[in-house]
Amino acid sequence: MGIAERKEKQKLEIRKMILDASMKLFVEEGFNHVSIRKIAELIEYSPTTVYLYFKDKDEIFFNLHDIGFKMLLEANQNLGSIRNPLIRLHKMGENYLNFGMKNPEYYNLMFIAREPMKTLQNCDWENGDVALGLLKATIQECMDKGYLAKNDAHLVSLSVWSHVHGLVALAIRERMEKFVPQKEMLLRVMMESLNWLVNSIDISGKDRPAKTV
Amino acid sequence: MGIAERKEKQKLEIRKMILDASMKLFVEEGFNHVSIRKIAELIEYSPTTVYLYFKDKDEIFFNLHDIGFKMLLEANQNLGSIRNPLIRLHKMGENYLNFGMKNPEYYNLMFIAREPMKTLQNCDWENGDVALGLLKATIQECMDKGYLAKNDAHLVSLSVWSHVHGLVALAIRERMEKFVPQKEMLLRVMMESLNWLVNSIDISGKDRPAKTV
DNA sequence: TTTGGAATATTTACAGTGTTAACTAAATTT
DNA sequence: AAATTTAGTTAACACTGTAAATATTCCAAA
Repeated sequence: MGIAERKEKQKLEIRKMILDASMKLFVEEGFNHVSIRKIAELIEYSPTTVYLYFKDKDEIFFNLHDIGFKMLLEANQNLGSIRNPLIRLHKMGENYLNFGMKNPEYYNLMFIAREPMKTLQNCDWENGDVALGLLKATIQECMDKGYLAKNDAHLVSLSVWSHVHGLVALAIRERMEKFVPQKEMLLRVMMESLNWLVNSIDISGKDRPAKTV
Repeated sequence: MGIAERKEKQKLEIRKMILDASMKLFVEEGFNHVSIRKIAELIEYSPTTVYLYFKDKDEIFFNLHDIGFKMLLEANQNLGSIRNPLIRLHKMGENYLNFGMKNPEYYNLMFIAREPMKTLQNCDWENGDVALGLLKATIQECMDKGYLAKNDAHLVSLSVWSHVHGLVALAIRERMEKFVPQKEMLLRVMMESLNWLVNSIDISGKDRPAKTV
């Protein structure tokens, strides 16, 4: 069945063309300026052809958001060598902040925009799970080894995630300008905030564990 | 010049009509479904009349976002009686989480959407400042009275804010569904996360202060 | 009271959006 | 060679924000 295979390949190729074009538009011009017509122009097809490969615009965004997650996971490849789980947690946070500030449009799609979630509905958010699973495992390890006060790892993961997400979300939506007027300082301040959090929850250097909540 | 006064009043009245109509639309149908034409229809004027009272759509959103801040400040009226600054901080966080979950569309406008910030540009974000000033003052008081480790109050404010913002932002953009499947549990889990944070940073019950960062 | 000009509002229009239905041309199967 | 499936296009619908030109209303001075 060489011919059916080739067709399949061609189909995937056009799908990829569409995603590449969308990505180019949305990284260069931002989320709001990506339109089906512009995508079509870039790939030199008619606008309606796009609908032969994707159900609607949201489905395109969903696929891009997925690519974003792969990028984030890749950025976390530098964690394997870190033995101390608290330092690893810290580094994970740094990776997260770096990723968000370097790829605000991807970050938007992954964690802020409503659009990709419509396509997702009750299905998987698979890559989201992987990323957050990694966080949870690290935090569990921190608790097991006495770096963090024993607590519900689920809750603490959510908390740490919320913290770094809050930093990135406020920063890229320009809500920190009053707090941090100079843009070139932003990332540094965010790193300091992460630092503050990790130091606040670290109980390894203290005489007695923090009271359990 | 009673007549000029009356004119001024009429002008403000129509402005208010526009804002009321926008608010109605955007609370009932959500941010994305507010259009100039629908606003115009509601107030029974032609679409372009709106532009005589507001520069553009963003300016309308800016005004609504401002109303949101007033609501949030009002929700914080219950803080005055709380003497203990750490408990006050905790309550502020609870108010914040409650506000966000009860008024997701306002919250969006105040802290997530890009639109109102365009109108703002380098100007004030006055009400934003007031709200955050309140947070900073409380945190400073916590440090002065030994509830929190002495540190840059600015940084800690930003951190606490980021934490609660992260919770609300993830929740209303449906990124917590994997972590907290049941919607009716959401607010409770968020409250627990806040609780975890406050307990983690509280040093008042410990023998020695946490190491300074 | 009439007239002129300012303020207010509307009509029309432009350039764009996502998406659907109807149609055509090419490729594949029968 | 004829029939059928597939791939792609054109035209159209129902929207969007907004600007320019036009019409209407209102008020003050002549």
